Amino acid sequence: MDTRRSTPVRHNTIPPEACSTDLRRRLLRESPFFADLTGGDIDRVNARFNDVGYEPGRAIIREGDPATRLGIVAAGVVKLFNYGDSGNLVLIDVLGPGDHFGSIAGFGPDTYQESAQASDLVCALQIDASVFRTLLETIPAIAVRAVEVLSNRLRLSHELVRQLGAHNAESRVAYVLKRLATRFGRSWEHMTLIDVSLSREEIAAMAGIQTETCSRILSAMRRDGIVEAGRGWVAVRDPARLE
Amino acid sequence: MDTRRSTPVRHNTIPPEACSTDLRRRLLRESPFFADLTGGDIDRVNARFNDVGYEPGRAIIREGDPATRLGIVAAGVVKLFNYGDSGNLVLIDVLGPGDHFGSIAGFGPDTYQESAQASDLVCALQIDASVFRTLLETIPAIAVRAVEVLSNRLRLSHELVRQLGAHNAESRVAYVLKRLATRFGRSWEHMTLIDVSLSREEIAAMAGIQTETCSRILSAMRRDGIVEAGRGWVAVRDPARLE
DNA sequence: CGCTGCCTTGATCTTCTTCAAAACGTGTGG
DNA sequence: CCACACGTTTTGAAGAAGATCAAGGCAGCG
Repeated sequence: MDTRRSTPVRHNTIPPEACSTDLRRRLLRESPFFADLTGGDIDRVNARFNDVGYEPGRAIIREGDPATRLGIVAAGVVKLFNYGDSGNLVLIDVLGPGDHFGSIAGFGPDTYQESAQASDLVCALQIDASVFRTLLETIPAIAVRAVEVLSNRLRLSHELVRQLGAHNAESRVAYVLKRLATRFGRSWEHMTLIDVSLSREEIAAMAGIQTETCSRILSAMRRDGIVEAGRGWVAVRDPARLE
Repeated sequence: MDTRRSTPVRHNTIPPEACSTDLRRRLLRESPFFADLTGGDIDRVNARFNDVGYEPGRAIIREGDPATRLGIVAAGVVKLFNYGDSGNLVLIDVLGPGDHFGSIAGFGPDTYQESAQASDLVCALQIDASVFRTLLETIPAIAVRAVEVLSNRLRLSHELVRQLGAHNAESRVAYVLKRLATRFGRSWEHMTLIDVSLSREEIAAMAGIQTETCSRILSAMRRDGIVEAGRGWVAVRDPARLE
């Protein structure tokens, strides 16, 4: 019964071929930041962005680099992370299409506080932070949307803080899985497959625990029929029992 | 040498008598949200706010209540908290003048995710979330400022996540103290007194640890001359050695 | 002056980390 | 296509860190 899947079933999202041409326009219009804009404004904004493709594993921004750009994920998955005092990985967040990273508007510290790495093949739209700030100031609709995006992100972050405070490795892993399933879930064989390649180490780094502990917990959940998991992937079988 | 102060030296901030009249105008102008506004706009904004005073211990918003208002701390200290699965306290943040709480703009979930309680005598300016949203949309400068405020808060929240992930009770307490000292520090007897009344339980709840563990750690820090502490208060003597 | 609640300290126990080794998947090159 | 080698995952056992239980001390207050 415990047929551990031998192959991580998960489509390595491949943006057809980067995100060039006017596909960008559509992406921008769908991005939370610019959803309210009229056609003309979209064009104005579009002109200010450039798109960059990254192969899996490539660093997009690096902790400590001067914080000069704002990026928006157009396609693929980006991991936001850094390293704790003792060199241990901390995975702060996993980003999908529409999510932003980097410096919002030239506010705050002048260097990035975290690194961003492409997990998939990623296409990211990027803009100079000061240029974005000018856009904010000249097109009010963008600023209003930015407020919405940020307050949502802040709420999620508070939720994460709350959960990390409720110490207990198992419930933290459960929370991480629930969150990932909501954000990146794809229906697959009567389960919700988390459609992102995540190692045990990375899941552990999101829950603030150790790799081995994470592995043990996932094994137990698999035994109990709550999840299905293999090398680099997890699927949620019984969301209700994730507490 | 270990003369543990018998009286928590800390001035219980008392707003002269609430925050009425046009003192409000000044407060609004100093608040991060409205710093850029012209006189006329300040008046427009001012008219939409009302001020409410709270005695120490009073609940300002309660987790689960319909999220209809945005509040800004004008004077005093507000604690943002809720309770984990097992009924344990989680102190998400401590707010001072200029900080906001509640619903930013009618976005997000329709109930508050956390409770807010007055620690001091508090004066809070409050506005209906939908009214605030209208202000955002009609006065672009507010939206731009809101973006700045939110991105700062988000950055701080990410920093907290990072710190909670870097597991080790002592360094987490150190981080909490450093953060509080920066935000609420007042120079006192060659030390930095954290000018907020915080019990051991509350400090523990910010670091995600247990009350007793927190007490032990603070005792050790006191032994090492890093901090001075008493009932309900902590002062940092040697910030450098807080790692 | 004694009550109440916060803080401290000790002892024990649970949980998670750490160290170690084996099993398994995956991609590689023959 | 198969076998090998590498990195990930799993599992075990020992150890440490922190939680929990319990009791005593101290401050503030009626």
